Order: sequence, then C-alpha cells, then structure tokens
Amino acid sequence: MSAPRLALAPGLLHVPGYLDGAAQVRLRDALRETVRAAPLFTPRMPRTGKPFSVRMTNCGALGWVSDEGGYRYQPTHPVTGAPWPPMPDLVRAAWDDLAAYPHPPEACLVNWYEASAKMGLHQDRDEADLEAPVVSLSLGDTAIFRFGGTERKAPTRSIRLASGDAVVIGGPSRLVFHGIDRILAGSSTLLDAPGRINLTLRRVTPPA
DNA sequence: AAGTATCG
DNA sequence: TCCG
Repeated sequence: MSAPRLALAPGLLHVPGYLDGAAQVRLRDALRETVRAAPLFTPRMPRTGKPFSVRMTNCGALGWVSDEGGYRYQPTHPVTGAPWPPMPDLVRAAWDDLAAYPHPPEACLVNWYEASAKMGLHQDRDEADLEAPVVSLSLGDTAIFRFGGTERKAPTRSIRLASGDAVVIGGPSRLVFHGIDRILAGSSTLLDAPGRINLTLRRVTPPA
C-alpha cells in the first residue's frame, strides 16, 4: 500500500500519512539518539544575530547552520565541534523512496518547533546541487505550511502538515518560497511536549 | 539571508 | 482575522 502523492505544483508533492504510526515511533526514538549526540542549538540570523524561534540539529555528513557569519553547511556541530551523527536508516530509506535521485543525501536538518515557533517564507538555496529535491518529514503536532512560487512576490497557499506526512520539493519547484505559519499545539500525542519535529533531507554537493 | 513588529 |  502506498500513500497518495498529491501534486501541489509541478515538482512539489505532499504525501499525507507517508509514515505509519509504528514508523513515526521508530523515527521519534531514533531522533532521541540523534539529539543526545548532537544537542539542539539555536541558529541566528546572518548580520543581526537575531535568534530563530526554531531550534535545530543535524545528522549525516553535513549539517546546515546559520549565525552572524551566514548560512552554510559544515561537517561539525557549531557548539560541540563534534561530527554530526549518522542518519537513521529510516531517514535514508525515505530518501530512496521519495527523492527519485540516484545519489545519497548528505544532510538531514532536524528542526524542533515548540508550540509558538514559526519559520518565515524562504528558499532552500544553500546547496551546490539543485538537481536533487528536498525531502521533508513531519512528526508531532500539525503545522500550517505556506508555499508560493520561485519569486517572493508570487501568491502563496497554505496546507496542514500532520505527523507522518512527507513533502518533496523538487523539479521546477525546487526553489519555491515556503515556511511555517504556526503549530497546532495538542494535535498529536507522539511527542512528550507540544511541538513539531521536521526533518529535511538534502543533497548538498554535486555527485562526484 | 530561514528574524520580529506593525499597519492598512 | 488574514494577507501583504
């Protein structure tokens, strides 16, 4: 049985219920190990240093970080200096299943949204390889996800992303603006606290 | 630059 | 209240 893949735009797919309940529990438990090895940190805006409301960590060879020095991928945790922990097998399997791209992901950004956290409209454009899609997995409370076009001025729409949902952002939609308007606290009991975990899997460098 | 606040 |  495969979950329906809903095309929101060319190259932009929503897969409601991609992970069943057992897989969500398995991923949640794997991420507890990830966060133990690579504690959540608070990213900051380039230049201004203003903190994000979302906290983050990463797994895989490279991790996305942001601070006064800018947005970048790097192989080590910005606070502990340790290499990022490995990607859980389930994460890698989701990439193989959803990305339609013949090379492995290098980065898995783990975003923790507490109930009041938001993410402004932005593009994912720090990857040297824009041929590969970005694959997103949601766990915990439902989020209001907003997306538009590849220009900031394009009109936007919003959809709800529930625990277990996947989104694939690729093809002509690879550089669409997107963000999280709000979290519907209490909509899931998967996590111990109100909030949401989002994983974004990415290929960063062009394949050798 | 993936920030927040505020206004129409 | 939502959107720009």
